[in-house]
This record gives sequence, C-alpha cells and structure tokens, in this order.
Amino acid sequence: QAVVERRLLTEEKQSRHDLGRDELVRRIWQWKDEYEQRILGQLKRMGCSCDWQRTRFTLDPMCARAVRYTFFRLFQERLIYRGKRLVNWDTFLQTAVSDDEVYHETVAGHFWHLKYPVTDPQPGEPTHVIIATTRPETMLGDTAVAVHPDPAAALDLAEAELKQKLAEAPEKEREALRAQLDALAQRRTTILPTLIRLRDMARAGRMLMLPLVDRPIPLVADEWAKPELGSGCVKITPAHDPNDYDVGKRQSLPMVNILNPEGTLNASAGRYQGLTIPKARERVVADMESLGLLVEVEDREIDLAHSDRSKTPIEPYLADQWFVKMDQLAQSAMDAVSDGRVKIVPGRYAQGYLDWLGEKRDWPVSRQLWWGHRIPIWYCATAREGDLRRAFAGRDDVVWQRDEEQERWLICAREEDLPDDAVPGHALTRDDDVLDTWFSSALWPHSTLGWPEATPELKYYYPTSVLVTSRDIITLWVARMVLTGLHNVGDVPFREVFIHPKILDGYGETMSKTKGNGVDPVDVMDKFGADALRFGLAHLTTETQDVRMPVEFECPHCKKLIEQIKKNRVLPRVKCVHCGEEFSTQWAAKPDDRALPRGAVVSERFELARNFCNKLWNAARFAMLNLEGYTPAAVRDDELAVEDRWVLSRLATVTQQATEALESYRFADAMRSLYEFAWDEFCSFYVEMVKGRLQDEAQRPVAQRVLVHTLDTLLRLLHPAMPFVTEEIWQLLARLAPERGLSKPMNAAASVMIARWPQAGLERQDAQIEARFARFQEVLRGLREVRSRQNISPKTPIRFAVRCDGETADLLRPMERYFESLAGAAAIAWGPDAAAPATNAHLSLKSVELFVDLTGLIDVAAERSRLEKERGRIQGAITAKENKLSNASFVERAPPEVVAKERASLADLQSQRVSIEEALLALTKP
RNA sequence: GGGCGAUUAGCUCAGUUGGUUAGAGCGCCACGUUUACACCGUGGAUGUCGGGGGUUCGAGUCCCUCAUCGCCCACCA
Repeated sequence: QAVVERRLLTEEKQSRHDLGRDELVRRIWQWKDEYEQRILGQLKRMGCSCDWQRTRFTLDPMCARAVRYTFFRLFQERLIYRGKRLVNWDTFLQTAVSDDEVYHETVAGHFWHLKYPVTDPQPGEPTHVIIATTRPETMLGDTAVAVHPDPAAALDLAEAELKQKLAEAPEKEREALRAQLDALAQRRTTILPTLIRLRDMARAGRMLMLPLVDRPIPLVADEWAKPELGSGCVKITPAHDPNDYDVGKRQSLPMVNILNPEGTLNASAGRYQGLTIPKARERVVADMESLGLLVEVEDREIDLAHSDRSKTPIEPYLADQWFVKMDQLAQSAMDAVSDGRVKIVPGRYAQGYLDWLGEKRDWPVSRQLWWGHRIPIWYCATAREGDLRRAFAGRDDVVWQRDEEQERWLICAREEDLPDDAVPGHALTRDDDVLDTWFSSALWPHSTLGWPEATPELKYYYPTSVLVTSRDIITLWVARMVLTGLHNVGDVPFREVFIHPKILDGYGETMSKTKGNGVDPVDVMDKFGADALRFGLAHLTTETQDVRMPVEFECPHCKKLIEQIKKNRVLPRVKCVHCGEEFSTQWAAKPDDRALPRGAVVSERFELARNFCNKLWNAARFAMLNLEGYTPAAVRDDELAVEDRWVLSRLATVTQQATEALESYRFADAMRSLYEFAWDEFCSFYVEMVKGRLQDEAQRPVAQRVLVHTLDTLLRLLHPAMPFVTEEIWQLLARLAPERGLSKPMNAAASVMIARWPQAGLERQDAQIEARFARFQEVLRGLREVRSRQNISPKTPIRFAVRCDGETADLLRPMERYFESLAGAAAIAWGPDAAAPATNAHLSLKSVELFVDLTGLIDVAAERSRLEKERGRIQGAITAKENKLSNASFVERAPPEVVAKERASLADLQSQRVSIEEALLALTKP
C-alpha cells in the first residue's frame, strides 16, 4: 500500500484522492501480485515450491474468525467500550493514521496574531483579546479563549524556573537566558494588568464574539494559558488539538468539529464549508485582515507532526472510537514477565515493556482505514430491546448493549455479518471502522493455530518457544500478544522473546520502504545467494549493536556498483555513473521506466558470507573427490594421526561454543566460531595436512573416516545458517559415504534438516595436541614470513633450526613432516642447544627462536631491516616491562602471579634481544 | 522532555570476569596459478579505543562529565 501511494505521489503526481478508491485498491492488489510473483520466481529458481495462494486464503479466514471471537468476548465482558478520542486525521489521504506512522519535521511557517472582540466591553475593560496561532482556520472551531487563573503566580513560577536554568547553564547560553528574563520582567508591566483584568472577566462569565462565524464563546480561566508566552491568552479548539481537548473536557466546553471525513471543512465552518484546509487558511487570514482583526504575521519554524505515508501535516480530529480497557489485561501481561513465564532477551528490554504496560492506558482499536478487519458492531437506533430479543432468540453469537449517549443499540455478532433485515422493521448500520492492525496481530500466536477451536495444533504448539522480533514493536506487538494470549487461551504465547539488532542504512537510519533506503532480500539472494543472506545476517546479529549497511545499486549494464545516496535512492530510474546507461529501481511505475532493466540494490556486507559458502562448497568438493573406496568402520584412538586428534579436539570445542552461543541467542558468536573453525582450521590446516595420507593406501581409510565425520558434523552445525549449501553437500556426501561416525558408524539422516544436532564430544578435547598445534602454527608462520621477506620461491626447499626448551621441542618434533609439506622446510635441529646455521634469518617467536638457513639465499639488506625493526619492537616492550616492574606499588599490590608472569615475560624478551643482536652482528661481518 | 543504546583501523564490526605490545572481514601493498577453492593462497602496512576527569599497581573494559549519532516513548515511566 505504501509503495503504491509512493509511486502515485512521486511519479504520477497525483494522490489517491484523485484516483478514487476502486482504482487505488486495484493498483494495490496489482502491486501485491507483482511482488508475490517475484518472490515465487526466486523460490522456484532456488528449487523450492510454495503454494502462496493457498497460504493467503487459508490464513485470512482463520484470523478473521479469531478477531471476531476476541472482539465479541471483550464486548461481552465489558472490556471494550466506545469513547471519544482525537485521532490524527491525515487530510491528504483521508485516513486516520495510527501513531506509529507519524514523524516530526520542522517547517517554515507563520504565527498569526488575531484579535477577538469582547462582547459589550464595559468601560475600562479591554475591547478585544489577542491570540496567536499557526493554524488560523481552526478558529472556526474555537469554543473558548483561555487566560491563566493566576497570571501573577504563573509569571513568578516561570521566572523562578528561568533563574534556576540560568544558574546551571553554561556561559554561552547565559546571554539568551538573561534576555528571556528581561522580557519576562517587562511583561509584569505590559501584559500582567490586562491578564488579571481578563481573568476577572473570565470568572464573571464574560463572552467574546468569535469573528467570521459570529458565535459567542466564553472567556475561561485555565492553566493551559501561559502568561509568559505570546499575549498570554490562548484560543481553545477542543476538536482539533490534543491540549485544547483536555481544556475542553476540564471546562466542559462544546467540541465543534469543523472537518469532513475527506479533509474539507464542514457546515460548522459556515461560509468556508467545502474548502480544503490550506484554502480555508488563506481565506480566513484575508477575511480577518479585511475586518482589521489581523494584528501581525510572524515567521516561525514549526515542529509539525506529519503522516509518514503522505508526507502531509497531520490534523487532529475528534472521533468516536472503540477502546479496550487495559487495567486488568495489562496487569496480566506485566505479571507474566515479572514472574518469568516470559523471558525477554536481552533483559534490558523488559523494563520498557513493563513501564509501558504499567501506564495501563486504554487501547484505542478503531481505525478509519479502507481495509482490515471491519468491526463486528451494528447500530440500531429505532428498535426496542424486545425487538432485539425476538430477532436473536436462541442465539448466543449475538449480544447487545445500550449506548445511552447516542440513544441506540450496539449489536455485536461473533460468527458472521448480520443481514440487513436481522431485526425486522429496524435498520441496522454497521460501524465503518476497521480494527487496529495490532488487534489482529496480537492474536497471531493462537489464531494461526486454529483458535478458537481447540485444535490439535493449538494443543501441541501453544505456548510456542521463542518469538524473535525487533525492539520497536515490543509494546505494539509483543505486549499485546502476551495479554491476548493470556485472555483468550489462558497461557502465555511464548516462553522467550529475543530482540534482535536492527539493520540501518549507510547513514545510520532505520531502513524503510517509505524512505527508499532498504535492501530487498531478493536482490541479495540474486547476487549472493540465499545462504549468504542468511549466514550474513546471523553473522551480524550481535547482542547490542545495530548494524550500518551502506548499499549500492548494481548497474545491470556494466555490473559496476553505484553508491546509493539520499538523492538517488527514491528515483524511479537512475543513470549509471560508469557506463551512462539508465536502469530502473524499485520505484519504477511508469511503463517506460519499467521497461528498463532493473538495477538491484545490494550491499558488500554479504560478501564475507558468500565467500564462506563457496569455501565450504570447495572444501566439501575436495573431500568428496578423495572418498574413493571409503569404508565406514569404528576408528580406534591409536589409529588417529596427530592432525586427526587435533581437528577432533577443535571440533568438540567449536561444537560446544556454537551450541552455547545459539542457546543464548548469540548468533554472531556462533557464526564466528564456525566460520573460523571451518576456514582457518578445517580448510587451511586439516585438509592441507590430510592430503598426504589420502594418497597413501594404508593410511587412507582412517583419514577418510575422520574427514567424513568432521565434514558431517560441520554441515550439521552450519545447517541452520546456510540450509541450502549444507543440504546439497549432505545429499552428495550420502552417495559416497552413507554411513558415517567415528565410534559407531551409522546411516546418515535422509536430510540434514532432520539430522541430530551434534554432541560436543568433549572427551576428544586434547590440551596437549592443541598446544602442539599452537606451536606448530607459530613456527610455520615464521617460516612463511622468512620466505616472503627473503623472497624465496615456494619451490625452493629451506632448512631451519629451532631453539627452545625441551618440552616445546618434544611437542614440535613429531610435526617435522608437516613443516615439509606445508612450508617446504626441513628441520635440522630442535632444543635448547640447537645450533644456528652459519648464515641465517632469525626470528623471535613467542615460545621459540627460529633460525632459517639462508646459505646462498640471503638478502642481507632485507634481513637487516627486518631485524632492526624487530629489535625496536622488542626494546619497546622491554622498556614498558621494566618500567612496570620498577614501579614499587605494582610489585607490592598486584597479585604475585601477575608479577611473576611479568618477570618471566621480561626475561624472555631480554633473551630474544640478545639473539637479535647476535644475528645482526653476524650479518654485519664481512 | 524522559528512557535505551552507540562512538575501537580508510569502511563495517568483535573485544567474555579490569592484567602481555587491542582483533576480524572488506579495502590497500607485495608475492604466488602448489591437481578443493582467484568468491583463492602466503606475507605485510594501518589505531591518542569520541573529548575531559576519576577509581586502580594497572582501564578499550568500572565511575562521573561533555560532545556527537541513532532508536523508543512522550504534558503521566
């Protein structure tokens, strides 16, 4: 709906008012169909099918029935009632928008100062009062002018507050505040006497003559009038301003609604009837001026509420509305969270929920929209109660109440619409309003399960386990689901609520259709794949942080990316800055725009996930290329190679980490663990290390079994985040290795979707092996670094010695063959006394000192500069440590183990420095 | 006006109870096509952790304050 309206406004330059209801509804459905077709097409391409039509048509009647049942019950229990409320009447769209569709904008406007004559002024009395307004046409609905009941005291109070503010204000603001104080002081002489006089007149019940409509209106004393502002008098329009509405209620003033439902002025506006608000404003000002009642016009910036849909200012409008009584319902929903039946994660959001419900403000549920669930209420003004009783005899699905104020019956029907002749001889009128969209949304957890029928689904699935949602609808939706669930079903709708972070645009603003800064998930899927979208989003789901997502158009002609900025993001067509060709956007509506190829809106943020999907796919492909002759069998511990034990140890840890993270909704943590394990450990190390054994007849079977098991586990762990790739691999793997498992091979599940979540297998964790690998990776990185620095081709074999303690040497010695295969490096010595080769590159690592034999290879300059840099780094660290250790208070007060650790670390650094000095010296020798 | 959250590398974000010289991805630089993968591999460069104050032997992490941004609610929290 919003998109259709937007297209109309931006491209066809017409409003839905011009279009007419039928045409607009037709376009809305057309758009919906187009969008559904796109999604269906995408699903088809992904190999999925979806019976969209059936979904739509089976859900709606179910929901409609639940809505009627709920409304009926609330009506019957007197928890729903009819009352008056100011709604935000959007004159342009002829619709009362709900509160969540309002935004504020500061606009340039005018402040008109007008005179209202006093009826029969007595000698010495003012002949008129001056009021000021930004909306002069609303004077036609004025029913009073207010003056403060004790203007002197109010001025005192205002002055005291200002002084207080001045005392606390920073210097730069003081000037302005002092000026305000001076102005206030002046008012005591200029305005205060008049205000006191007017107050007395108000108490005496004196009247004013409202110009233009010539209606007498009272002067009233009310604290809403502020003596410190303007003339100190304020016009009161109860039907068109929230504050004035309150004054109207306090002072029992009539409420004159001057608007028609379509936003023009009605008969109460006298000769201005039929004009739109802007036209009426012009005419009222002109007429007041010609009567000499316009005092001045002041330019002013006005903070104005706008409808998010039409971008037009909102006009408050008094309307009869249905309300749901909240005291008891809200309390039940508060209790559910307070006593832990519903847990909100992260916990800080519970406070907002409780605070909001704690107000227990009644919930206005009427909406003046065109579609939605129409309120199941009929009005009948003529019938007597006996007529109703006769007409609905024996029916428990119809109830009625007397509306004394309007002298009519309110009839509510639970099951279906009442026919015109439901009450013979008496006309029924149905309420035109529909229910707030959240009224039906609040029923979602149980209405989708078949409530009000006691279906097996309801019994099995209700309460559900978790609701995942966005924080801005905690009150609108979550709170209301809890209270309707408790009311209708007698239990909470879900045990936990997870509030996820929000994706913002590149400017840090919320994405929205109306702003045009959104990323269409279908575009992301087209470019990166559905798994990349899903994994990418999970990877971004941290606990506190919202995510900024700069977006780009992808030019369909040259495939280059064009930054999306505020200017171009709402255009129906965009010209590519690279190739100059034009393409259409999501806003394209006109045929010639739509004929252009569409430029997708994408974000680089999904590249990480896309690359990861690809990496996993390739790793799986490697595994499957090496599964020839695979036989399932139990693997004994003593058959495992060192890399097997390592990868299984890491796998156990990662399984545990991912499981814990997912269970506590730390999705990003889970994805990070899996990503790092799969890429850095499984692909970069395990797969590389196992290659040799896969080529060896004798060692291949065990290697295959561990490889298959690890891949199998990884697929199951990753499946929730990347369902399609993992399923595809799962199916392929099933052909080559249908039976998998280490201790007891079993047939794999038919689909990864129904495969069991992996158990952590903590008995596989092996601290010694992990320590060995940490050292191994450290030395390996050192060897590669030397190669890179010295620019030695990977094909050239190198030799190296490692000086380290005996324990480390024992850890590293068994890894010799892997230094050969992964770094093309042969070890020549390990241990505390390992001799450095005559010409070497030296590297100080955390736990070892590495010497790479560079006889005939060395690039002296490169090595020296590297060593000098290294020496600088180590010297810096030594100085920092020495300072710390020479600080008496550190040595005294820090825990001994921390001090000891620092000492050991310093000693280590010092010995590294010595080695570097030696190496440098060796290089300097001729 | 009230509340919540954020501010860390060029960009987007991690950083668990305070404890070695702060990390990742992208981007950048160099080298590399070694039979799973160039959507790749190896290595490298890049930070006054928003400003100021405080607590502490020690602060990206705790406290106060200021600034900026975002969101929610608003004459009631």
